[in-house]
Amino acid sequence: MNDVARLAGVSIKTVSRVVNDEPGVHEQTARQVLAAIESLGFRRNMGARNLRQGVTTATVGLLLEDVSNPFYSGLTRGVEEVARQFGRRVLSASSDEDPVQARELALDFCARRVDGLLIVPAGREQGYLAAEIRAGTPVVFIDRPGGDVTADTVLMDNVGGTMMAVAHLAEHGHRHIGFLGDDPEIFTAAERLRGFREGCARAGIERGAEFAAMGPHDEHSIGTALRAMFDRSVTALIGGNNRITIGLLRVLAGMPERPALIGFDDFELADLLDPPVTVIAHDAKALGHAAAGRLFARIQGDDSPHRDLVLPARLVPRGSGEISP
Amino acid sequence: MNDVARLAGVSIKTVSRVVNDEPGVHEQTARQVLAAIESLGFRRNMGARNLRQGVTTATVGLLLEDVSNPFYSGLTRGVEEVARQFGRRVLSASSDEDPVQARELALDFCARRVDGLLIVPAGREQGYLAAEIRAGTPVVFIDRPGGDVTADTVLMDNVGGTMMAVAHLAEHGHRHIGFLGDDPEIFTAAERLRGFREGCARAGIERGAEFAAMGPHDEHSIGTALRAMFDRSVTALIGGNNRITIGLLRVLAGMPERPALIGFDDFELADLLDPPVTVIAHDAKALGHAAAGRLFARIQGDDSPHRDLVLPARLVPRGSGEISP
DNA sequence: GGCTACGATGACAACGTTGTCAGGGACACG
DNA sequence: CGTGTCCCTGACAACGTTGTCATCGTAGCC
Repeated sequence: MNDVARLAGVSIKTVSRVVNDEPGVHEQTARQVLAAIESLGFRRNMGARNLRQGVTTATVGLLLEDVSNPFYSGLTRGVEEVARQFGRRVLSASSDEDPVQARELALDFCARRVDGLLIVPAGREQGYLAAEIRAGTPVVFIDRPGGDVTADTVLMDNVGGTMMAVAHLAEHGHRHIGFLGDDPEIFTAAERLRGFREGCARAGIERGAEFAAMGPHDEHSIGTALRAMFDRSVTALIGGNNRITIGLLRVLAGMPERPALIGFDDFELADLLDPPVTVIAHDAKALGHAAAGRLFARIQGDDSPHRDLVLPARLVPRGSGEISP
Repeated sequence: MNDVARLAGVSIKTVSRVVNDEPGVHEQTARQVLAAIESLGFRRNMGARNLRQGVTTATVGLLLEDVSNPFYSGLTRGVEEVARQFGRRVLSASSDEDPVQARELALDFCARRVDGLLIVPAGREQGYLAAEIRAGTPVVFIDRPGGDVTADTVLMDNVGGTMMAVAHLAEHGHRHIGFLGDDPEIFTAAERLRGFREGCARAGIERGAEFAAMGPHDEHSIGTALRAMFDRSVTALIGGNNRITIGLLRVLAGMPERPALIGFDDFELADLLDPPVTVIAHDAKALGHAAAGRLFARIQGDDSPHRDLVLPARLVPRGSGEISP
């Protein structure tokens, strides 16, 4: 800015005025300044500006499990869209479900003075965020609650969705149902398991006829779980998330059994498989929209009590869930 | 920092020393400072630090077309991994293939003083970047060259990949092949079209027996194109990218014809469809790794001449491409 | 002519941090 | 006791901006 001022023969403050479109600059002067800016390729240093103005970095932090998972990349897209409307950029990072990394990344975001934080919590304890929240950084938890920290939360109806899946299978005559879920340390996995049990209870399925194999899962563990389930005459399966459902499909392709199947999380091409895969769907992008909406409301000063939003899940029957035993 | 200093009864500089693990602070003093930091929840302001030190924001900008496209989210993941190794965060944004937005976002990244820029160019002209590059911001173009701006570029072998696809189909007896590509304004689409034509020429397919329908495409335009192609006895198709291939599959599901099919870009579940989809595969994450690797080399001072890297594509035969006419 | 009003511009401080350098106390040595 | 050395600490400036306030010149008015 100094250089620009010197070249244009004005003071640095006048350059600042031009850059900020402030009124009260002679048109001729402004032209000179603009010419100098152009020829020097000057670009205002946002860091310094933020420092001086003291408020916003026009950035929000998004911490999730893995960007390359379609569920999270859809979510990211949703967040990005809202952020752009509010003139913010999105700083994103993947925690890989590791609480230590998550903590480190979140604190790094805070040190960069993001305007707000969107977090898919990894692990049960988010205590380190309490100080940040007290300090005024708005936080919204996505997909899972913050555990020991209270803040706005946007969830999906994990329990209801899984219950729907069980009810649907029961309606089609299944009395022996298997559930393959993720590590129950993960909130959504635990909730879906709860929904599974509750659903079985409501459908009058005996305690001995519901089978749950919780993860983490790879194709090998899925294969093992499946064989055990088939041995106990399971005729229908529920995949606890998109990764597991796809793993299931891959393993099933190499086995003779053709059980009914419902997956939690919709995924691309589910409708083109044979049979098309019935899923419990929810909208990742909408989740991003909702969470970012909440965050920007907070950023703009909304200080109403914390709100928990639960987005509905819906059953999309496509064929695989309508197979009778 | 002031508050911490006051509470600990030391000067602000000593706090700075403690925060930066500088040597020469009495252990007792350091403990007091740490206690004060803890009790006040102090977190160093990175913006101010960067301003003072004048160098790095520990951030790189990643500008792509759409994060929610699996190709780009895989790429993002690759970039993120390398960035983390180098202690950087990733600021990402989607341009939606709109040159105006791309320009705006890229300049915004520059104003934030990112350490480097990874760009999937939208549109043919990247001239606005020239000034930034001169000013010392390293730029790496991904997936498409920068057009009027020269900088490191990491591409995939679009021409070679498409030629491979054509050759593969020709080997299986096809003499009438259709290519559904994206808008030829997009570099990759134009290159793949070129590969298609070149491949046909080499396979001895007559000029009148190759059909190209360039996009942008939706299911409707794909349907129209397909009917026209079938009318001219096309027996094999190439999908120009993951979106188009999936659109093709969806449209074909509602038609009686079962042509051979090869898709450019691998996609999840391609192996589980019926028939499994043969694709030209390349590794989006590897693309991200390579590009980020280049960028960090530049950031760390590598000033060798610009390099163009072309990552290989490979044909993954799965069934759909091995159907004979 | 002397006054105010106003438009254009600049000097200076401040944002939160760190690099430089100087100060002060303790200790050893001559 | 004076001097030099080492360790610890603090005062101050600077990074690139912008907000506040002062200054200057000119025009308009009585």
